[in-house]
Amino acid sequence: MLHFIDVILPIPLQKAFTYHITEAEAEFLSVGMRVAVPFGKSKIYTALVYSIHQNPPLAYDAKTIHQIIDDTPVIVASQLKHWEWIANYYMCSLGEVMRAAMPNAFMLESETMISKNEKTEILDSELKDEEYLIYEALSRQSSLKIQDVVSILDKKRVLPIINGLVKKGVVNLHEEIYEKYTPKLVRYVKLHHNHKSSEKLQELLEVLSRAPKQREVVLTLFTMEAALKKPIKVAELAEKSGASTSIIKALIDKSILEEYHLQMDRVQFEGEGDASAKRLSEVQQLAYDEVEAVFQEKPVALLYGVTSSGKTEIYVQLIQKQLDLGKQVLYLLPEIALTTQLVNRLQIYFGEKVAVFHSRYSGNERVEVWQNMLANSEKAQVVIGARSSLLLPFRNLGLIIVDEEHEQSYKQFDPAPRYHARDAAIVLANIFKAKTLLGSATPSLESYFNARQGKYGLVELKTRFNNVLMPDIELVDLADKYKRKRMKGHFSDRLIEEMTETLDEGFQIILFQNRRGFSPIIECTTCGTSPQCPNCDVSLTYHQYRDQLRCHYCGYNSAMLQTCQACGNATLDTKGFGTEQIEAEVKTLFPDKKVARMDLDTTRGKYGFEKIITGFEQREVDILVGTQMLTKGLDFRYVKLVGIMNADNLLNFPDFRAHERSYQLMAQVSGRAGRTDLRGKVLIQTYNPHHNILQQVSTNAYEAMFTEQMNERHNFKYPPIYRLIKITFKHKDYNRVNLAADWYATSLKQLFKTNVLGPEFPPVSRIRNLYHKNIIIKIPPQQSLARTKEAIIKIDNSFNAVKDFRSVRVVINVDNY
DNA sequence: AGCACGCCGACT
DNA sequence: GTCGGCGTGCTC
Ligand SMILES: [Zn+2]
Ligand SMILES: [Zn+2]
Repeated sequence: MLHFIDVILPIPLQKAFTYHITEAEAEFLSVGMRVAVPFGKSKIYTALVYSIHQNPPLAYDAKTIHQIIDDTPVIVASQLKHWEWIANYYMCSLGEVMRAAMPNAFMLESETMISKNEKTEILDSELKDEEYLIYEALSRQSSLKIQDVVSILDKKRVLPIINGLVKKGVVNLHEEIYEKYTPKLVRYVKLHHNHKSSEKLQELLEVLSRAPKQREVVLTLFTMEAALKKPIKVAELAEKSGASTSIIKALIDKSILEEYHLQMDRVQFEGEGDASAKRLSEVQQLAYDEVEAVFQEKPVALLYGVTSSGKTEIYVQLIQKQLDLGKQVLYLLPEIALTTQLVNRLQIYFGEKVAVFHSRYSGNERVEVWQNMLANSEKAQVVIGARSSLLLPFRNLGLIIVDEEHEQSYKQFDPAPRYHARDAAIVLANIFKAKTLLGSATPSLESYFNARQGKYGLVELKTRFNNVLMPDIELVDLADKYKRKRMKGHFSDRLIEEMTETLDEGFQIILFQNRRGFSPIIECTTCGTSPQCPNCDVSLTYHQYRDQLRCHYCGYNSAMLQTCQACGNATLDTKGFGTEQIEAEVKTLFPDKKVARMDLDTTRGKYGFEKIITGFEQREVDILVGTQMLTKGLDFRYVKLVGIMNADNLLNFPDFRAHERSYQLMAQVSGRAGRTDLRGKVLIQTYNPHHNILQQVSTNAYEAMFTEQMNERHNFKYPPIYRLIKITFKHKDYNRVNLAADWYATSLKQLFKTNVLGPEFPPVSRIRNLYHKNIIIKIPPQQSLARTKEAIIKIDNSFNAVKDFRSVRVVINVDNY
């Protein structure tokens, strides 16, 4: 009997790949283990066993696997089921989901290594110059990578030369697989066993009386050992005793101290966790009870709680309840909201049980979380994570909390899988028969709609915690202010008045400037041209901090130009105003106040964002100027004033969700203002003070906004009434994109008629030298989504059968909002 | 997606 | 001639 396995490879191909295995291997292997398999000409990839069977492939001979990597599976069945749902629903390959899910360190890849063939005797004269260079390099170094040869020879096509050497028997090639995950060893110290008894210790201290620093270290270690009764890290000792590591090293060298290593989890938290979580207020308790009641009947609850209503405390109680039941909880947050402050806060409650998972984590840290989860370790009972933590190996999930449920960053755009974490979370919870709690101060229309339809339970929390007052929101008519010359730069007199007052009272200010459309571009005042990106169809934006012009789409940058490239005049001027300009204006208006800016430029570093937030919380900054990132801060208790510099760009953004988003954004930003004894103030500058959304924001009329927007969605066939699938075509040849997109659209229209929109060029029609064109498919409520996708796949297959179209990249994005 | 292979323009 | 760019096709 022949044995085979089908494996998942981390590539965007729908096909299953079948490999031959021996009977013994078949016995040993189980689904979810990793195997190293040869793939393509020579490469070895890590694959995941998907199924084990005895059906030989008919059209080809299956290769044999290279080796088995695990002795137990690294994924679990429920997880695979969830991955399959994602691959199926979002129309991508299982391999792509796997690639997004697995830590890189799990996915070993081979590298071709060149080594000397010791068996053959080589005469230098037999070798050509380049061959000799390689040969000579190998006498200094036991093996070379292909890339090494490229740099040694300083040319790109090295394969023919290497192959020549292999033929001559000078070198051998082999594939090297390396384990990327190396357990980290931590240095510990203890008193050398010679000095363990107290008499010996006394002696030792006498001896060291003339080396006070060293004596201090020994004493500190002694007290630490006595007090903590656990291994002492070198780092801890150094810190406690105030001694440098060189002093400790000296002691180790003298055999007074003994050093040893223990393998440690990189990810670990101190502290026990405080079982007695804070008591809920009456209102919170009520909401908590309601959530529990909803969960009796429905799998999903939407907790609609205004900003600062204390949702987190309710979450904590819900998490505690699951832990008491012995179940895991996943707490999902937008990446940017996953700050150390929040993690610390949860650790206070749940201590070691908290595991954190996000993209800023290194590969090794991810592996540790993964392995803890596989083992269903105590350390992974509460998982706090961003989008990708949904793909982890949960064992016994009881509850998923999706905080800030309305956040668009829950939707992944590039690369595939283009999944929406909120929706995928609900599916994951269902697999475990667990519950999902969606939380937001400004629910997305689709979630609120689902709640209204009775699909989700709705729990409302309408008062702010400790009765913090809702801020007073004032709309400032920019047209009027300009007309009456009441503007200083981009600041209206009202804004300046309020700012002055707030600063005089010693409170803080947040100024919000939407990034979209406000990046400053350069324009020639003589001829009107503005420098364009050579690779994309956009104007370059000016970045003051490096005096550079940059492209937001491809990262192209050049030094700031002094003269216009078109007419040669030195009449280049910046147009539009970004956060940098606002910051500069604030500095002129309030020269003695401290201003900070938070945008993509200033939050670049690993903890850039947190640094700014912390600085602001500690009141080192009076005025913070920023983009939408600002909606994610935690507790800004000294903020009294929030200014929205220009609401119109938000509202006019060409997207069917622009109005909903504007409402959410402004409501969230406004939520930063005010505290217990102080009513916050929000000023919104706009040319359209009568715009419905602005009226709704200023009166907190979420319901009215919902009703009105839902009407629009009905009328214009948009989600949540209709569903959307966007198909994007990319190619560097303009005509080919047109032809391909037209062909595709024609095929689609035969089936879906007028529910196919486009093809149309997006606002930025060329990115990284590729032309883009979009088709939108609107799917009516009664039309089967699965059937629609099947039809698309069919069309896609025939599309790919056309030779001229094959080179056109097709990106299918399900629920592209 | 990678990655080979092969065709063709462009330099030493 | 040789080098490297890019288009095409395949991966069990
Ligand atoms: Zn000009
Ligand atoms: Zn660009």
